[in-house]
Amino acid sequence: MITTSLDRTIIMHVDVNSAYLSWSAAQALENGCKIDYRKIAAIVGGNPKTRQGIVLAKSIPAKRYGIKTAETLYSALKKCPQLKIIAPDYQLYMQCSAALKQLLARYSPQLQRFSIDEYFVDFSGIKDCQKDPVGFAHKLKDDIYQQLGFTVNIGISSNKLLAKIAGDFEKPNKVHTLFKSEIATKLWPLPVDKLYMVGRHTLPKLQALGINTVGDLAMVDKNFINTKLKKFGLVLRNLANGKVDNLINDDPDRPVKGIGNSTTIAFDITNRNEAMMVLLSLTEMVSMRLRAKARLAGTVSISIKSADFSKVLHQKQLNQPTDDTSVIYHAVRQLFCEAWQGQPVRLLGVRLSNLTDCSHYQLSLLDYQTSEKRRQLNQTIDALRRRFGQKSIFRATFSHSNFAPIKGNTADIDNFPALKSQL
DNA sequence: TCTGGGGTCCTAGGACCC
DNA sequence: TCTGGGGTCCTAGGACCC
Repeated sequence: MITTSLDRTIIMHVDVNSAYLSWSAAQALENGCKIDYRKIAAIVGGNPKTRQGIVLAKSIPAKRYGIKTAETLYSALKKCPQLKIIAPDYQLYMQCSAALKQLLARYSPQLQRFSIDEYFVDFSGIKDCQKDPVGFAHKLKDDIYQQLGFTVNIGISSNKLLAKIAGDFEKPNKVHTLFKSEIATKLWPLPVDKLYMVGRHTLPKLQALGINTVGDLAMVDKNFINTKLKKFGLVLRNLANGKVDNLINDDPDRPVKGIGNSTTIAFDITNRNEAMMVLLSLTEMVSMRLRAKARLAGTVSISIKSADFSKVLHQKQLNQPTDDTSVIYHAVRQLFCEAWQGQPVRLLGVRLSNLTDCSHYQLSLLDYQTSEKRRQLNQTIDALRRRFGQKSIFRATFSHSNFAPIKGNTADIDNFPALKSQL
């Protein structure tokens, strides 16, 4: 992000309020639904029958019942029996995210996607914004609502971290600032777990050290926190003082480090063949995503979550980076056989990392012909699936099974065009 | 806990090299 | 070998984010 020395740096963090719920609600209105799900006790959540039953997003009325993100639907329903439950629609969310990006890009080209529902935008070069950042943010916020039908919070500061914390203050549909000069009054009085990176494991550790507010953390002796929490302690202390760490990367175009998919299975898998079916369907998805990004994977890992929730990871380096489904699946099979002790399996995952660019593909002379044929086969399959849908072509082994031939979602909004119509 | 799924980064220990 | 130390790579696990 570039600014001239005359301007002050102005970063805004734009965060969609209860994103999944807002987006599903706006879509429902568009489709003629008479109820705005944002105005009743409603959540977006998975299906308990397939053991994916947790709260992904909640409306403000649902929040008043004490319903929290990531809690089970069972527990949410106990708090509010009339709760409206909406199934997630990831494709819609990708499209909404892309639509927001398009709108923001009209205001400033300097933007960075931080998650599906959050963007950082650098407005330092924009004169109107220099004069009155808060007024500018209000206009932007209202424009998003007018154009796209959902509300956002906007946090304003001179760096991303502070802008993000500001955006989190009071919701929904609000603009907040947190400039350096406001740290002592606005940030330090907050409970320490309001700070970015202080999660449920770190909170009790900090409390045990007598650190309860962000201010306590900001003032704590450097050496003391270093002894107790090592490097992470120093990072947190910096955050509490509003100093940017490399937690929020400065390069918006940074390539992804890994591509992975995992799935919780509707029942516990106890047999190797069934595990292999799931692993193959995940491998299909991750390899397709890898090829879509024109990358090769050097490392393959699998994860197994057992019925008792214990987790095992196992990984291996490939002899040669690849994007071939069959080569990846071969490694996945081997990893599973080495790692699985026969315990009932709840979740399986496949992940590719150590990614390199496709352009310096080292061709092996020995199996050039077979690998070239496989490359063409993979490309043909990808093209068919793009054109006719993911299930248009699949391996025969799935044809009489109850397992989906391809499993997992893509996390890549670039694969989804922004919605053409208004939401 | 009747506990998802996509990511990132850090740490610690072991292998191996000089 | 009852063996030192520094560097790098690999692996497993754990924390955090949304």
